[in-house]
Amino acid sequence: MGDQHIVTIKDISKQLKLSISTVSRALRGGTEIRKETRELVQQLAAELDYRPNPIALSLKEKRSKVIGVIVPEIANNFCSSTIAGIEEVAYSRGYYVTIFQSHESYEREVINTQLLSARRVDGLIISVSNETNRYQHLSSLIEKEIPLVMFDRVCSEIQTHKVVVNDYAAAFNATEHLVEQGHRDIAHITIANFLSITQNRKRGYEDALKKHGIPINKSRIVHCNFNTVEMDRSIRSLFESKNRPTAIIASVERIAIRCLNVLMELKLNIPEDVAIIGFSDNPLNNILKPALSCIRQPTFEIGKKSAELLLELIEEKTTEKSFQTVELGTTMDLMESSLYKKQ
Amino acid sequence: MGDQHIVTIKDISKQLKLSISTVSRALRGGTEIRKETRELVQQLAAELDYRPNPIALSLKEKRSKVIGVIVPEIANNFCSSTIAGIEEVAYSRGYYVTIFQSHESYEREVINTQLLSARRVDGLIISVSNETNRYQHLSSLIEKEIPLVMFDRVCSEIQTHKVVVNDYAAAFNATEHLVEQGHRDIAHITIANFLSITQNRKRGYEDALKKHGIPINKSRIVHCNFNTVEMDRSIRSLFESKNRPTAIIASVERIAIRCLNVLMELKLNIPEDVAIIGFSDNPLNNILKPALSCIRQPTFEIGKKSAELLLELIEEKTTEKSFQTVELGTTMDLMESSLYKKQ
DNA sequence: TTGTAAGCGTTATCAG
DNA sequence: CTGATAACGCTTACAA
Repeated sequence: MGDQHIVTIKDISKQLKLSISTVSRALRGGTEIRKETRELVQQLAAELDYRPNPIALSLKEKRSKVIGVIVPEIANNFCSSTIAGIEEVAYSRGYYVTIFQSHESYEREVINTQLLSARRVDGLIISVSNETNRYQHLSSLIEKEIPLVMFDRVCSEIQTHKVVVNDYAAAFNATEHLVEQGHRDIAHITIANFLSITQNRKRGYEDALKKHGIPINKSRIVHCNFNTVEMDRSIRSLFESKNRPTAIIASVERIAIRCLNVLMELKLNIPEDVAIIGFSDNPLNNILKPALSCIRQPTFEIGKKSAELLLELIEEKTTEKSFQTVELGTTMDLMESSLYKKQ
Repeated sequence: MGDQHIVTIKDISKQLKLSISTVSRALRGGTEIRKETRELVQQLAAELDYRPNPIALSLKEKRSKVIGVIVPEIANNFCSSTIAGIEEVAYSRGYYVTIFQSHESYEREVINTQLLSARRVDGLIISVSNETNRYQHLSSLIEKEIPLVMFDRVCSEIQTHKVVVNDYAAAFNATEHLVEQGHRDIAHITIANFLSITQNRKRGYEDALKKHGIPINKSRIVHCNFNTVEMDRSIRSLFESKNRPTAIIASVERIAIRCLNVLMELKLNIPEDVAIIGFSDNPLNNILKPALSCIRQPTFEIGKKSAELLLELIEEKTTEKSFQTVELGTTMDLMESSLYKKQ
């Protein structure tokens, strides 16, 4: 009752006047122990609520049962949902998850990888900061034989498992869907062009138009920055004239919401005048009205898949390494009311 | 170069033909070592990129430098922002954060606490599941001398530091603000009455009205469930008649957003016809228009404060325990356009 | 079937 | 100033 002291194998061995190793075997070992002894030990262990000290085990077995996760920001729907997926898999396999944030700083990311390897994590799952363009901190982990899985923000410089979203297909499908609804003049409002997600989504948009023989109108592709006021201005200028698009593919959540608002200010009806499909990580956007059709990133799945691949690397030391890049598909939450059929 | 092997003190001692203990002292110890020896050791250590093995340290010092966090769901703005705050403080003080989710299950929460104590975490920060109404799993941690801090969802049964939000004051201030804008008929739309946040917020709302001599009209206090359709119906019935409130205090984010939408459907202008202030954890709600004035939970601060209190418990074994309950204030993101002044 | 001893990496105590 | 040695909790040859 209220032991103050955490029970160890030693305590058990003393009480039972057995050697430490016998107790250990009784608890863990296979056959080489008398049944009665085993039962005796196990009973007392249960009584005393004995739990093996994982730290001692780690020291001995040179593994920690901890996997590290480095993300830019935890407080971000995409990241936190991904972590939920990681946690799910890790938990079910007896691993623990330790979180680090890079705060979009390369430097901090490097420090984090060092801390992690010092901590002897069994593996690392990372989505790199947007500053990161060198990867020596990651290759040095691999040299130390710490397995690595990259997700979302990946790079070609590192050979390892990668989990990404098929942004191209997402934009392609969304665009095609609008085309099938009868839309011919679809705008694509997006962010800085140098980002790979921007490029992939744009290609998807363009290829869908091409497939359906719709010419690409460069003036319908708008790149904005993240400042709300300027974003609004860009969107507004596209929709002020009579000759305006009838639909939008919004490349990021914030743009999608600004579109909703600007269009309402312009007294345009959604979706009768303009239909919108936007990439969005925010579950709440489903309950917006005028309705926003959302392209959902499979965040939870990304986490799960990343964790599964990592545990494979950690536990199956067997196969010669053949790394894969898994592309996960998005889903569309189509709000009927946001996708008015043209004609 | 690509060492394959993680350097230990032993490696250094061999290379330098010194004893292990000398090396240890050189690295850590104070004066009792020759300057040259120390420098020699430290130089080689740096060269080899030696990092003390934290697992060995933990085993020796019976502490892990890990703090556990149990939350209902990571993928939830409130929780993830809080964790960000915890991580911030922990990181700066050399601690690591390991995350567990209870998924709102009492059983899983209990298992998590057991795992944590088996893991020898140095402390725990927890927001209990909504199923939890017994607290033996927490008191048993305290018995094992694992310090504990509770946040947001706390209980009176456990004696420890607690960090909560002053929901009462938040609702009071928001309501008073509306009154000062000239509103006399303010609705309070909220959720199930048995929840403590519901009660606190309602009291705040009511007391603000009382203070200003406005009678409380029970029919203006609406409890809804979480089903969107029913929520809409409740809201709608409140605003359909001519004799409708001129303002709303929305007790949770989802309600606030549904209010926006229902009011728009009813062709009511926001804020000219109805002003809205809603509790909201979602930063994106700031960019909604019609504008939503938001009551922001100090999530990041909650995390930071919790971590600070926990580290105090962990590190300052000095003072006789005197536990405090810290009440943090909310902030209001007042959107001018959502708070039309009456008359 | 059981016990002894070494080892995982580190620090602390105690001799030299 | 430096080097053995024990100890942290546990597993696992190897001996008995």
